[in-house]
Amino acid sequence: MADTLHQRIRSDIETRILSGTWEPGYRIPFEHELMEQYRCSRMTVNKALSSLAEAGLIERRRRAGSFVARPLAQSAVLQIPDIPAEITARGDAYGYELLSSTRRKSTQEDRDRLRATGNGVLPVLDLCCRHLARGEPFAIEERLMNLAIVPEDAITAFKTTPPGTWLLHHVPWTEAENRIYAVQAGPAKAKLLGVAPDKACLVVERRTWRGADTVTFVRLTYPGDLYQLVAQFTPTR
Amino acid sequence: MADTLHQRIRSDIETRILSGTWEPGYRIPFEHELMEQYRCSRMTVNKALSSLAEAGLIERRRRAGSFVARPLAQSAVLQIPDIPAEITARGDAYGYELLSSTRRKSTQEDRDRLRATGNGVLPVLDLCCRHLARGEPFAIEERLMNLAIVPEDAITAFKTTPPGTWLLHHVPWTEAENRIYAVQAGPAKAKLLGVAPDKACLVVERRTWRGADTVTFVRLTYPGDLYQLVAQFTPTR
DNA sequence: AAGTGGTCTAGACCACGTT
DNA sequence: ACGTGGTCTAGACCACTTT
Repeated sequence: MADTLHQRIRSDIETRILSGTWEPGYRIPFEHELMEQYRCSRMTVNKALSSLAEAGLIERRRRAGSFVARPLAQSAVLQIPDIPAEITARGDAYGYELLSSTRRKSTQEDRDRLRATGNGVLPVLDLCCRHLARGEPFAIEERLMNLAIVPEDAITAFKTTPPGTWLLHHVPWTEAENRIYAVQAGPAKAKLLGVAPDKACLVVERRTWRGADTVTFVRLTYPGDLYQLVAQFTPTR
Repeated sequence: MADTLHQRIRSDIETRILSGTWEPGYRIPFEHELMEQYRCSRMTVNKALSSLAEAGLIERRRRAGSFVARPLAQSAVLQIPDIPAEITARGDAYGYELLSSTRRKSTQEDRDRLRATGNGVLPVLDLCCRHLARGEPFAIEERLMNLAIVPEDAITAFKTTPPGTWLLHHVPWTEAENRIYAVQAGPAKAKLLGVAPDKACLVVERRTWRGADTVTFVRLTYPGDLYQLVAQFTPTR
């Protein structure tokens, strides 16, 4: 999996974190323990751990040790928006309505949407909800979740907590893809959003992965004048 | 500027690259030269250079040395789209039309748009152009460029080369902000794009900086069904 | 063939936070 | 006070690439 020692140490630890074997908060072995385990010098262990810390997978505290990082809502927000946080941040009251929720074995269409690679029939949760700001419709959320990753007892939480928020705080992810385009609302969404059917809407479709597994697919539809997507970035990295 | 030695070495080099003192392709001093210069061990120099290489600012080649990386159009494309490249990549003929081009001293409104921090009256170029795919309108581009950064003799190039493409290949940038929303086309843009006035359009507004100076502001308007913005990303970083 | 960067060692001292 | 991680040293061997 890696041709140098510090890469192997790094990937060994990374695997255990991403698989969930070592959960957020877990104290990973001290540098001197890893030195013994891999029979190498401290610099080599240190290089592996520093790299994991730079990537945000672990947190290092002097005298205390190194710990698997908790998925930081704050940092994730930079790229995966947390709708309730955004609305309350600008001083508006936030509201949430679960419109429908269905648990089923995935159809082929579901697996296509999730870009699921394996050919197993995984259980999925298909739900639809509405976000409100100041009591007015703000966005429609259509979501498909992989129940092989999301624990089933989370489902009850979605009656009162938006699934996106729950996921951000509970499920670490390694990769995501946003697909953004504009459409006219159309009759169904127009009714749910309280706008004219020819209203221009911004649509954000997002897939999120943890390692090789898709965690969720979500389509968010916003009335065009209520929401702007802002991304600040730097070259390369 | 930094409290550890390897951070200071890194930031010294980074400064020279971003200021343009060391241009793309410049061979930076060998590790053993930096060892002498900073009177430190090779590990320390190596840590600084490895970090710069990871960040994509330099390229390291055995036996040859370390070089300031060229602004890779390919990597920039991931986040700042190059419209001609995208259109030809999907096999369509690309067309470009310059609709208007005005050189002037910046008004207050121009400086607001550019988010210009200094209070000097900088010269700007205000232009509008149209991108075509298969001979059909694909996007309208409205752009404001800072002529304190963009050399004036580039202006003639814009008669035949889209300004975005020219900028990507000639002006390195350090930061950018995308602002994305949806609007109905409206009468003027509808005519230029050849769509109905109530057509949903995707708008991408982008500001680009080099250090403290804004390089350009651009607003791109796409018919909603012709274009999707796709962004792949990972957490933290 | 020579010289570069990549990796690794076996030590060291220090800052800092937990105890 | 103690033990952790942060940093640094002065070596070493190797792979690779250019000459």
